[in-house]
Amino acid sequence: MAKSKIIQPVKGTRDYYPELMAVRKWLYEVAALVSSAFGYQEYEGPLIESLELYAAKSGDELVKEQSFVFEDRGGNLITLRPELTPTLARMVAQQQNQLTFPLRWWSFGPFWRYERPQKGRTREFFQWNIDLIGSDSPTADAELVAIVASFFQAVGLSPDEAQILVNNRYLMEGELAEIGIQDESFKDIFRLIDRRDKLAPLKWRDYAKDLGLTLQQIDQLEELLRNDDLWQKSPALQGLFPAVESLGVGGYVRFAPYIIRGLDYYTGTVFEAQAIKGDVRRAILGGGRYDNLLSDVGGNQIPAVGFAMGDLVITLVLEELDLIPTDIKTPAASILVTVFNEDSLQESLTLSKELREAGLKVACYPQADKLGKQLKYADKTGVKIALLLGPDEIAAQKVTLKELSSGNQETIPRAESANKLKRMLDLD
RNA sequence: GUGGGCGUAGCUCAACGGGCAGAGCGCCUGUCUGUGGAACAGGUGGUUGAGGGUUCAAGUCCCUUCGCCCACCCCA
Repeated sequence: MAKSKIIQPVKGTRDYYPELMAVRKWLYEVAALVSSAFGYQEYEGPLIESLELYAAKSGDELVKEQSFVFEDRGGNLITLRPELTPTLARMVAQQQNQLTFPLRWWSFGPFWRYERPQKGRTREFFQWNIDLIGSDSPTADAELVAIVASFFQAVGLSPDEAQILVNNRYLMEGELAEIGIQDESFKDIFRLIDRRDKLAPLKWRDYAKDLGLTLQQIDQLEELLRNDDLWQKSPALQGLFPAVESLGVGGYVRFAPYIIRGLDYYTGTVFEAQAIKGDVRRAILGGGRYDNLLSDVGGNQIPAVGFAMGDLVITLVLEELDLIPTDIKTPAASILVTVFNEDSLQESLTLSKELREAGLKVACYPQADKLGKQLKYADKTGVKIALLLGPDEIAAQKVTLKELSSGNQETIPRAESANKLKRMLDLD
């Protein structure tokens, strides 16, 4: 180990060995399935963007400190994308007169954030993004919430294992105004609300005092955050909850006045999904309405709603609940053609080719090792059927099929082997 | 950015208050020259993350450094 000079991977990255790649691919496939079931189209943007795109809205200190930024040869500041929404806003704004709204788009790709790695957080990660652009209806919000719920159903998360918590920023702004908080303080107070779960109650009150709230206001604020019926004062939420019920996923969804989300660009309804079983405390995903972002990047004002789900936290949650299927591992070839000796090597290659042409997944052992070693290899790599092609078989235009699981084998005419193999594999 | 834990064979980990670096699994070979899983026998395998220091003697103690993990901070 010490003598070898293996270059270390970049901090915070992960190597996707086949086992891990299988999980990522599975998440992608479930996301794709759910997205397309709701009529969404897949798209992708560049992995690098100019820094300005994010400086516009995401909160600039964070962008500068937590993004990978580098200078290109022309002196421009380039950013490895830390999120997709600004890219989406740009792409839509660029073609706003040609696109037919509402748009339903989804994407699944890599993102980078320069953070200190820890459990459930790496510097390079994958994220599912899905957005509905061009509708300001609460029904659109409900649709995104229902998509989250459908995803949970698809991966086997029940309503008592994961919940979608919904709130509305306009509602909260109105309530804050009623207890005498000024508009310019909303941002600070939202941050305060966002930290309610993260600080001890007394510390939280201290923090509130530091922001200039009176004791009475703090009490009123705490009262607000406990009020489960508050949503009835929000037209957007009054529209959302019945729609969610009609979409059949009401069990997953709950009003939560303390859900605010950190992003500056959210406007009305916001939501977040959390695991309620197990030890994972971090949000699984977050989303909401961002009606001003398209105009912020220079387009028309187009209402939009969407969410993003990283691959890390959801994987932790699913692992903890033992919900990751075991049969997703990328299968090795289902068939291995063995090589009897140097003289028969070419014949084995030709047989592999014939079977591939018939649509089978076939690997050919690359050299004439001892047959036992080749079968051992077949066994360890998950091959289902090994093919033996020795002098006897070649002379008789036959081939021996050995099923690894049972050890049974039979010798049949080579011309019939492809069909026979297909039948054997279909039975699995 | 702050605090804590940990780096020993390909993998998982041992090795008392310093005293010849070990085990299991894996891998290779043989028992078994046309047949995998099992068993048995043998074998390969390490500058103990790196660099320096203390000591007759360092995996062990001290300093530096890199990396991983956990928590804090932050979270688009």
